[in-house]
Amino acid sequence: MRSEDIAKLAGVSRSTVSRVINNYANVPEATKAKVLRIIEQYQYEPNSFARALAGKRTDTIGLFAISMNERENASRIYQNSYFGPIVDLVVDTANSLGYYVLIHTVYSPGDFQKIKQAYQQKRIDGGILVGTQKDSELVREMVGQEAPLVLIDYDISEIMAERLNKNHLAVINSMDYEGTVHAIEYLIGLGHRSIGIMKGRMSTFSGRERYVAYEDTLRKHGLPLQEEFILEGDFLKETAYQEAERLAVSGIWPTALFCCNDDMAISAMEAFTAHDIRIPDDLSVVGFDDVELAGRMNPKLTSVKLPIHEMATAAVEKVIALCNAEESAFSTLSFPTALIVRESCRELKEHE
Amino acid sequence: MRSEDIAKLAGVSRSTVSRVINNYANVPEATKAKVLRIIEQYQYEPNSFARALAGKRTDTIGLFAISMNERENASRIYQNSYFGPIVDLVVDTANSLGYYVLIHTVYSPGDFQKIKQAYQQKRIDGGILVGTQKDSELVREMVGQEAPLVLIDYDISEIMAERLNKNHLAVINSMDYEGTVHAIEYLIGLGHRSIGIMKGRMSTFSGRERYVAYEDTLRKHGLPLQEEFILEGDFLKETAYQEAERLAVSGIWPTALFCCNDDMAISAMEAFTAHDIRIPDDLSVVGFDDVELAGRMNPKLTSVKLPIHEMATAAVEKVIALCNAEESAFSTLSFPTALIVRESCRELKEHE
DNA sequence: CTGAAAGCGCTTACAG
DNA sequence: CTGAAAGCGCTTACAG
Repeated sequence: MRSEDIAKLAGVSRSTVSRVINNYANVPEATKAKVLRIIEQYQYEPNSFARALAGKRTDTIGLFAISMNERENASRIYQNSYFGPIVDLVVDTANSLGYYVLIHTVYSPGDFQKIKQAYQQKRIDGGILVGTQKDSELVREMVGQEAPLVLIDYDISEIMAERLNKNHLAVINSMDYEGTVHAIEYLIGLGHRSIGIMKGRMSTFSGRERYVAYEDTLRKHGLPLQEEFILEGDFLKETAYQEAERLAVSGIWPTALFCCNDDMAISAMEAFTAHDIRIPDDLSVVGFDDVELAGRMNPKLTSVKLPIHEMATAAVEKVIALCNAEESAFSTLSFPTALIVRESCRELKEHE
Repeated sequence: MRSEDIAKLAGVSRSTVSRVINNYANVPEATKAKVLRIIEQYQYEPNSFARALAGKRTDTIGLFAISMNERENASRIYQNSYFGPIVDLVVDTANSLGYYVLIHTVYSPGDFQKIKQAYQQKRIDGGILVGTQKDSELVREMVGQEAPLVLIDYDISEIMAERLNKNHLAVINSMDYEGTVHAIEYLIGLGHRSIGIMKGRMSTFSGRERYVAYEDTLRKHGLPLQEEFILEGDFLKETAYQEAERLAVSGIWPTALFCCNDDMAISAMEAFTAHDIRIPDDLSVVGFDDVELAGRMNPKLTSVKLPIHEMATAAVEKVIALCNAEESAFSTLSFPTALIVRESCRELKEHE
């Protein structure tokens, strides 16, 4: 069934059929109704490729999850508590707005090609980029393509430094700096003076923000930065486990440990527990993200909640707005975090 | 940059360019190399829509997650521990095989349209259907379309009953019956005689299988089916919580409860704990699926592991084989489950 | 208000 | 081995 067939059946031309499908103004109600009836009756659907080829939208957005460091694992984004929800949320939001979503994960530099191809082959109207390793070069290239693009978790200053037209670009962030300050000051308020950190991946905007906020806050409160309590977790479960174990074995540790994401916090707690370091009695732990597991484990993890729902929703709305040229200015949105206090931190007594 | 441009640059015709892109046999190496060099140099990518329109593959598969009962929630598949991993695994597998994946969730009968459209508009080469409510009518309709289709968790006998050509169809299941028998017999082996069940959604193949296996096994071992210990959890967390709470309040409960998925098992445990019923001291619990949380909670949940990784991978491989017409017979694959014993069940003493 | 025609960028018989 | 041409199914100026 092609538009030609519908045209014949309705006694009009293909042009008219196309006009009613695309809801043009200058079609009389009667003609419109007639055509619509036939379309309905035969359950006709215009071929999306032909439409796209003739210059129409594809009604699909791309979602690209970049996870360069986790190549080895068989199931990869799957292993990460951060991507799963983002993917699901983006799909749900886009679908409910009438868009399909085309997904591709990238684990190696070569996979980047797939992103470019999706744009060049015109498979999508616009795209969303999440994940680590969104290096400037890639972004510059994408921005150069003039296709709608939304970046989640990206350093705005890096973009501002580029001399490009970025009217089809938007950036969505969470207020990680503030969230981290909040968490550290909460620990300080509980009486902690010796606070360590399990760092995230520093190639990431959020990884850097969280670390800098940690340093700033300690400094602001006149607390020392202790090299030996700065662990390199890289946002990864396994790495965090090893780092925590190393600390446990060393025999000395801080009274509190701020972890730059929950995956690492949870792994660290497992490592500590395995070495008979009790949480929160012997060590207080705070995480970041507030994944589902945080509220279900034992002890329940105190964590900074990432506004992941808002971020994913906003990302979808932004690309769509950009695709429809409803918006044409570079925009940036940052959503607030919230400290969710649970059971993994304890108050230090005066003399401790 | 179009194939025409490449042709000019290479000093050949569009036909030849097309032939080298599609790797036709009858192009001399020299010509091929020349064309390839230009393509490489200009980073040319053929327009995917034009190709598809001219009869080529789209190189994308559809993934449709059906979740009709969970309409209300803001973030829906997201809430379900089953879909997330499937989505991620399918995307990962398909991507690594060079396919894009187009995702759409369906929450209402109207959303079904989207699935049909994706096929009719030729957006995908083939598709995978997961989730509940895969009613015969839908399947009949899809099978009628002659497009490659893989069904995950579906009753084969229902398909066999249809008088359709199903050479573009495949079904992927897990051996839930055996898995359930295994779990129930494990409980019986621990000395349990009073075993309840938290049922899944009965509109689902796996929901029915697990329930039937439960009944059969009790019967086989001469144990009574106690109406009051048969709970309707519907595979949903909230429903399961309420049902468990109802049981707790009633004052009498079985010595063991088999839950048809982990989401329900975990919620039930929370409800019991809230009512001072200790797991496993006062009540043993077994789940199904073996989601990540199962091994991380306290006490750790004993559960039947769903071969979700194998299922997702097989589903992708099947659709692709079907798309490439490498396979043309109706096929069905069923993967084994495994009982993962942890801490949520205890042995009953002789006199209990 | 509406139809005939050109065009979107490919692929693939058809000739040669 | 390779080019000219038709065709895939739409949309959209262009005329009228």
